[in-house]
Amino acid sequence: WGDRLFYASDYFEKLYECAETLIGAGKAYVDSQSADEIRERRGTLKAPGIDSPFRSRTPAENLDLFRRMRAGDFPDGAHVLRAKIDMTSPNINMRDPVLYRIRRAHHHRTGDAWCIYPRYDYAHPVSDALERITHSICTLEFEDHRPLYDWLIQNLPLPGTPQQIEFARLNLTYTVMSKRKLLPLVNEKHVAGWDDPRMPTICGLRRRGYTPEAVRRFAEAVGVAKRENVIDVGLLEFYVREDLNKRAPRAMAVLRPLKVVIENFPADTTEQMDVVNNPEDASAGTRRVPFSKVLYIEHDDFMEDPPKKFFRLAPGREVRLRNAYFVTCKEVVKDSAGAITELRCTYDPATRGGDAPDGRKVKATLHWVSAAHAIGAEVRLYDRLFTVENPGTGDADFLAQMNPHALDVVRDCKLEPSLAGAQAGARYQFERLGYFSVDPDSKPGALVFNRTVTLKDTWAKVSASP
RNA sequence: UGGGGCGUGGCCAAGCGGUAAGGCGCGGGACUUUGGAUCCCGUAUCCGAAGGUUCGAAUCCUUCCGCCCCAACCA
Repeated sequence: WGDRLFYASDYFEKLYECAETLIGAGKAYVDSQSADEIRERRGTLKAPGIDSPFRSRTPAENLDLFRRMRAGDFPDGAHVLRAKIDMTSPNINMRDPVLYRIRRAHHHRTGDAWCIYPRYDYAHPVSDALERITHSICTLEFEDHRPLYDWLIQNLPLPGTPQQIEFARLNLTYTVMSKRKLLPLVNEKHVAGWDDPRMPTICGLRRRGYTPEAVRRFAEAVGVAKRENVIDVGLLEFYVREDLNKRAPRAMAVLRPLKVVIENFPADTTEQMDVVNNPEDASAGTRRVPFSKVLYIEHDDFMEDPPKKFFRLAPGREVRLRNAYFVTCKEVVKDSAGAITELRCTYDPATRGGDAPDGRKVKATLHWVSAAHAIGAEVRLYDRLFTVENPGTGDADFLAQMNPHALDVVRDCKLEPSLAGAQAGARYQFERLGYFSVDPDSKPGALVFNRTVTLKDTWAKVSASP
């Protein structure tokens, strides 16, 4: 906070001094047992621990040993500094917890200045006190550590008396939030970095276009409590949409182009249509969009034989081209294979801007792009990475953990690796990288599935041919 | 089964002795130049369960049930 970053390593010297203070007061001692021996004598969840044979060393002896630990007189693991509390405590964290260990590791900020390093449980309360923190917020799994936190605060001459307060961490459905688990993705180059748009990190969200305001609103809505929770990722998406809807400028785009020729529109003319940039925000202004005889509309916006609830373009039907004119489909042109290649339509000049003077209505409004003015672009669609852990033993359990939402979002997507051979406990990564093109001259994309991939389709397919 | 926590609608979450806020989701309707958005209306006779105290309990007491965390020289 403030104007700088804070590091526990800023307090290494102070932390060391406090350790000597504890030793002097007979509240810490150097233990020379091996890690295995320490573990064995710590006892179990139900059985109390046993005192270390080195527990009764004198303060003078401990001080000498500890100073030599710092001086580098001993190899890694030879000794450890422990708080002298109570080996029979029902709280295992109070059974003489280790405070310092010898470890010749290069530190990213202090280099090789130290060969002994404090443990989290020791550095935490002391650092908080030194920074005059009043309330130290952490997650639920540290509740058991609070007695140790308080013990250190009480037994050390520190400038503050911070208080640790725990609350539940934020979990999102179908999303791995643990940085420890995300780390391999970065290290093994499965993603470009922590800020890869597919990462559930703040910097990753930022690259996906999530705004700070949206994330904050989401956090406020979620609240702070001690109850374990799994927030529906849909809630996050709601706040992102809510925010973006107010500020995002609109644009028309066509992913899978279908050529439309306006028969009664002059071939040598281009009209400039005035278009509002954001209907939710008048201050966003307007822009000019070229309209001409040959256009492209979304392939899915036309159906030769439309079902009952399909209101978009169909033979003989009139529809509105957004911000332009009403058009009516007069003819469907197909290639030798029977695939629709072009639509011949007529427009009503009186409906310029999108309203009919005679008051007639249309049931649909379509996006469109002037073929001669279309800008080619490659759109890379990302979706969050997610893994399935402990799928359980049955299909239902496995499916329940999947993100049907995520799979529904992207159509015509490449899904890999396949679910074949999915096993309990294993982790699977689904990459949905669809490459779509709005360039009329290129193919509509390198797509594996030319249809909506649904969860059930996928699973059924895998089950049928593992 | 030692210790520490938590149990309010599908997901979150207020409430902490006076008779169940709110958001997401979902259902229905209105409106609409994105089948978007927006706007209305609806969605827990009940607060893990069972007893008890009380005029009155989700809120207090008792017992029980369920879930999470802890035995790194990790954080």
